[in-house]
Amino acid sequence: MNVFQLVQDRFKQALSNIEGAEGAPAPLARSTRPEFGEYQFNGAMALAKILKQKPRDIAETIVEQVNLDDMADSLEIAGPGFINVKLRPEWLAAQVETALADPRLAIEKELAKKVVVDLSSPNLAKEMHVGHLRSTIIGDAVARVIEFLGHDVIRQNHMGDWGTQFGMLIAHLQDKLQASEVATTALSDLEDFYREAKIRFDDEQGFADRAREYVVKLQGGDAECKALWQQFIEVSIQHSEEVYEKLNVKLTNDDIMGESAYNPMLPGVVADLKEQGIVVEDQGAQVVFIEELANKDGEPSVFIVEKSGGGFLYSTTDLAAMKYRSFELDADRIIIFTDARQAYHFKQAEIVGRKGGLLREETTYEHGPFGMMLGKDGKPFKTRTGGTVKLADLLDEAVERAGKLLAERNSDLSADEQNEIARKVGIGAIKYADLSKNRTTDYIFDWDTMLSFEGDTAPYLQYAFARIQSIFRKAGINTEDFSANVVIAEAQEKALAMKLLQFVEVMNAVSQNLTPHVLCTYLYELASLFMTFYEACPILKDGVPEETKQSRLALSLLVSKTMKQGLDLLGIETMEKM
RNA sequence: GCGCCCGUAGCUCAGCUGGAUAGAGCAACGCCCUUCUAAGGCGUCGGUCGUAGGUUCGAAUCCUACCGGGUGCGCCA
Repeated sequence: MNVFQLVQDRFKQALSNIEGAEGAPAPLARSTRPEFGEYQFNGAMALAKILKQKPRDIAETIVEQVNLDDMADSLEIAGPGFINVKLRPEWLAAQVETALADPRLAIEKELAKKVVVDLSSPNLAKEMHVGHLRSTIIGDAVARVIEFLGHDVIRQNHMGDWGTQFGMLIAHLQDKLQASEVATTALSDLEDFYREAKIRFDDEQGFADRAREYVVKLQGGDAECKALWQQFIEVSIQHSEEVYEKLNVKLTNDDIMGESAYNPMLPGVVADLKEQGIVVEDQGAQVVFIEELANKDGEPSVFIVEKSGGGFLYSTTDLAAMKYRSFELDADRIIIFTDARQAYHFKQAEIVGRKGGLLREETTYEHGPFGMMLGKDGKPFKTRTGGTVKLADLLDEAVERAGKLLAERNSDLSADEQNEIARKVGIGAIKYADLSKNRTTDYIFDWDTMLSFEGDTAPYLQYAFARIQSIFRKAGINTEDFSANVVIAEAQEKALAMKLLQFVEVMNAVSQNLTPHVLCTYLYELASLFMTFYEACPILKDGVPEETKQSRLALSLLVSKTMKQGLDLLGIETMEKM
């Protein structure tokens, strides 16, 4: 049940019955204040000009025509011609009952589309660092939401497992192995390993040449190089998987489709473009001139697809990935989460891909950009010594900090339980802090804010959830199959019910606009409304009539289920006690 | 130089396709625990929505210019 959609459809229907207003836009909005009801229709003012009537007169005509008798009280016209819709408490109560009885919370599945989500995509030459956090968790959350809405989501971890730096790395690895070290030991710290290799590359005579030679051999399919590369990749992937595990992100080996996988397709992609006649040779390289992105002087944008020496670039790989996803995976949507700096590149890629026939017309190509993670000082987030922060270390620190904060509070929970809670709170905090900000610009990473346990944070949401669970324990109800007659009498109950029914609207927004922060805001508002309700409307206290108690338990249960579902879609875990 | 993103309360951020007195959280201050987890609730304080024009019945939102910050612009990814 999508209330917004339902009300809007009724207004559309009404407009179609009004002479001259057929097909006019039906701007419905959520009301900003309770006295204006739950929704407001703002179409009358715009129609005034077209129909040459006073907006309030038009509003009256619309009110006469619109049929909302089953769900709303009489409509009010206010101000210049706003039409306020006040939903009837009994109708809301019935919707709450319906949602509570449905495992999907009365959210219908949409017509299934194939949606490719490109997320995380770490560079395997190094260990995952903070720069990979946003793509990983934003992508994971969006993928989960789209999946929940009924779509067929294909996750693609476009790992950077190919490129010139691997020559240097496998050369170094070969030496290590010959010194009878085991690969996993040698690669236990990828950052150190990379640094060592880089130093040799820069300083050691002959090493750089050997590294370059290895790149050529590797790309040429040399078995020995390939075997070394394979070992390196496997260990590095293992590191990534540990991070995904800690992060509670739904990414597995099956989702990996690294750059190397596209290697065999690259010549074909360039050939495709040549066939379409959009590639030209310029300064020895194969390039596409993009007139659509020309500057003021008419100079077209340049997109190189093959180097002058004959090698391919990341642009070529991205085009190959595009073709594979659109044609092989049959994607209706391709969604790519990378940092904002690559926005121009993907814009170029889409134009080239469409002209070059690498993207089916029906396939959308969407880039979900985001900014960098900055420290409290507004500069790129680094360790105290100025190094890159490893993601694994960051996550460990989050859990550790959460544990300390939890230990400061007296608790009757066992050590094991406390550790488990610290893990969920720490990881949840770090994810929520990031997910709750949409900015395509950079964002400030601040331990104190995200772990403060107060305000708009994961711990607050987890606390709200745990608090509701304790009510159910106390009431001794079975949350699996509880149902009750819902009666909405108080303002706090109505506000809460309305918020509950807007869950689907929020998920649609997340799916369409790739904005998980909308879901975060929603869950925070839901939790806040619950707390307000909880203070104002007693549930288990003495003197509460049985019907009221049952009704409020039902309301609380739907809040609990909605929060659990919402947090799960964000990849944030909940707990029964806190 | 050109392109893209951004500029909202002291700080961190919302504000959907233009709509009624611009919202949260933190910080500050004041209340509320013999009563369902006070990791909570209620309230107060706090904003020329970068600046100047324009479009509109109506602009934080759309258009133009400028100022300020970030980022990208041919063989790295």
